[in-house]
Amino acid sequence: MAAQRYEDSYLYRLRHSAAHLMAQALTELYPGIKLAIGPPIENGFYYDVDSPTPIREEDLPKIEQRMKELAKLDQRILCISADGREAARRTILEETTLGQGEEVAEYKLQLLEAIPEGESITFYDQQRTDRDGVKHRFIDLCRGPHVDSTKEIKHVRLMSVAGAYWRGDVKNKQLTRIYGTAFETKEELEQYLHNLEEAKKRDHRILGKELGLFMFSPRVGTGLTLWLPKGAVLRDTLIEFLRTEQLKRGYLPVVTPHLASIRLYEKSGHIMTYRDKMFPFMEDGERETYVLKPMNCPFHIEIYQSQMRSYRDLPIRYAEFGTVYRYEQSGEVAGILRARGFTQDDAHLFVRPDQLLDEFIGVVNLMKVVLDKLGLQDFRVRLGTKDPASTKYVGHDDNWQAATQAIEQACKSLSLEYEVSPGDAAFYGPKLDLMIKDALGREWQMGTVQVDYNLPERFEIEYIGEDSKPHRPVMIHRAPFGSIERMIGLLTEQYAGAFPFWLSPVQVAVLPIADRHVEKANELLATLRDEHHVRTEVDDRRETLGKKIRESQLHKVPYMLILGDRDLEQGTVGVRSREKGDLGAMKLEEFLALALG
RNA sequence: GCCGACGUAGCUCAGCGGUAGAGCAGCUGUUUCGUAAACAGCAGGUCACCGGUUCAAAUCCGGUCGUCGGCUCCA
Repeated sequence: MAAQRYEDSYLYRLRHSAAHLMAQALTELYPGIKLAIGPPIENGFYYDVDSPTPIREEDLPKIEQRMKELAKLDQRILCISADGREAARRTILEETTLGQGEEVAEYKLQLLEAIPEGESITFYDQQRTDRDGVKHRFIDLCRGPHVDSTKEIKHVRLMSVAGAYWRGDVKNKQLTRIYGTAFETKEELEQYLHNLEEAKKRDHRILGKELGLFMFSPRVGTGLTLWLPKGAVLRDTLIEFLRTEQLKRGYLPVVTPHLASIRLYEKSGHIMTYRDKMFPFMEDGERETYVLKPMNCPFHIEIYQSQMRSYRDLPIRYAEFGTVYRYEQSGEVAGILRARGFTQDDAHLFVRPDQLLDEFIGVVNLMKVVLDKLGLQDFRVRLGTKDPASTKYVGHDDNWQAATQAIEQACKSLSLEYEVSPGDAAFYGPKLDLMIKDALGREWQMGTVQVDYNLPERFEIEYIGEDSKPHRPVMIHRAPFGSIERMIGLLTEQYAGAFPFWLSPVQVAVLPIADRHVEKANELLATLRDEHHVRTEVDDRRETLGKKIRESQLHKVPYMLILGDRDLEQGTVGVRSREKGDLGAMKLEEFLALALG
């Protein structure tokens, strides 16, 4: 039996009704408030309003209180069909806005206009006169459905306020969005709030600090990461893994500078399309303007173009762990998940049109290997296609079609499930993205594969075909991680800092019990490090064993090797696993077999 | 960038008009210890920064910077 869709569930209706209830409370508390929209969302609901007086977070308990009072009145929620557009308009002016005038009905009237001709128009009506004889009434233009009575809404919590643009367009007025959540039972609400607290502990920014992975400094700048020793090891480990996989697949390493003349990006077209995302330009007297690179592609094209290419040379796959700089808006920066400087595990494949499908399949295969190795299972694949209504795209329609078909075919042959998302293509071509959620449930774009007919055109790159005539190659842009930073952020949250053995910055902590065991501990470290390439640390502080264990445990070190008199006598080590605790004394060889497999 | 919240010792936080406090970390000494925090003492802060109100500001108000939750945007 298929699970019920959230959209069809009672909880969804409950939250929708909670949004209406909040709107009712707001109209009573803030006369003149203009209502916009208030839908249920994944973890709750919101309502967008335009309030004459600012609504702040400290006002939320007061609003929540009013909601509870209104809920208890047992207002029946009824669906009313409007008898035509004009009648609907009158209902909005007279009922929804309580006759406060057309001005207050502004957004609702716009919503009414947006309802297609011929579609039924419905309102939801809730009203009741309380014990003091005060009449409460709220009627909202709404498709529904709702629960039957406001008294069903018992366990609500208003969470936060935020700004949100009317109809999601920056050019429009910014409204106040109030977020809330509602559950059927008190226990579920409490559980949800508790889970939120727990999720915060998995936040990569907190763990990054606790585990000594990375830091930021206001003196360095917003969104510019300082990698600490342990984080740098993690980075290097990830890079080394992918570098090896890429070498197996015929990728060629290249290295390009962080800066380039602005002329490179004029040629690529990025100055036109990407300028507001670039750091301020650098003027070199009157001779040259330099820019910090926001992407690696044009550099790789320059390398491709440095010599004549034959059809026999293709495909050419240039790979680079390239650090790019993008001037993200201050409010968008989010630890290492969204930084202003980040390193892409980038590569550009120059392929003949007849090679496109195979090469695309090769890339998706590599991505599967990467996901598998990293233990990431909870992801969504998104095929970003052209939005037919938009004009931001470049290139011929037949190229777009060919590219989109190649991606779809590749997915089919790999039996990869994906969702088509119109409008999520790059401006130069369709793309396949890997979407993964963070601890707080926000979805991030990770790995990506993109087909590009545009840059080859702009740079007029060619190869000589079998027919001795020049032909235009197709480019594939791809990054299996997306960026090292984002991937480490996500992995940190997925594993709650307890990385698998191969990724752990410190794999083994050697814990001598007393001073007289330190010498042996250092010998053990040398053996593990030099002969077995295990990242090892010795905790030689004069602290109790209990304390050393506690700290290694908090630092999520996979294995602790304890050395005391007994071990020195018997030639063993006391093994403790991060997950399983004390495993007892064993020979070093036994431990190595256990840890290294 | 916009809306809202928050910035107190290295870290986590208390104090919220009468002039700065705890735990952990650090330092010194004692303890040499077998599976998640030994004990004692010491030291550590122009309460993010700038300005205002007040007899008096960490506390109230304004601005700047930074961080966080959203919006828009994105790897």
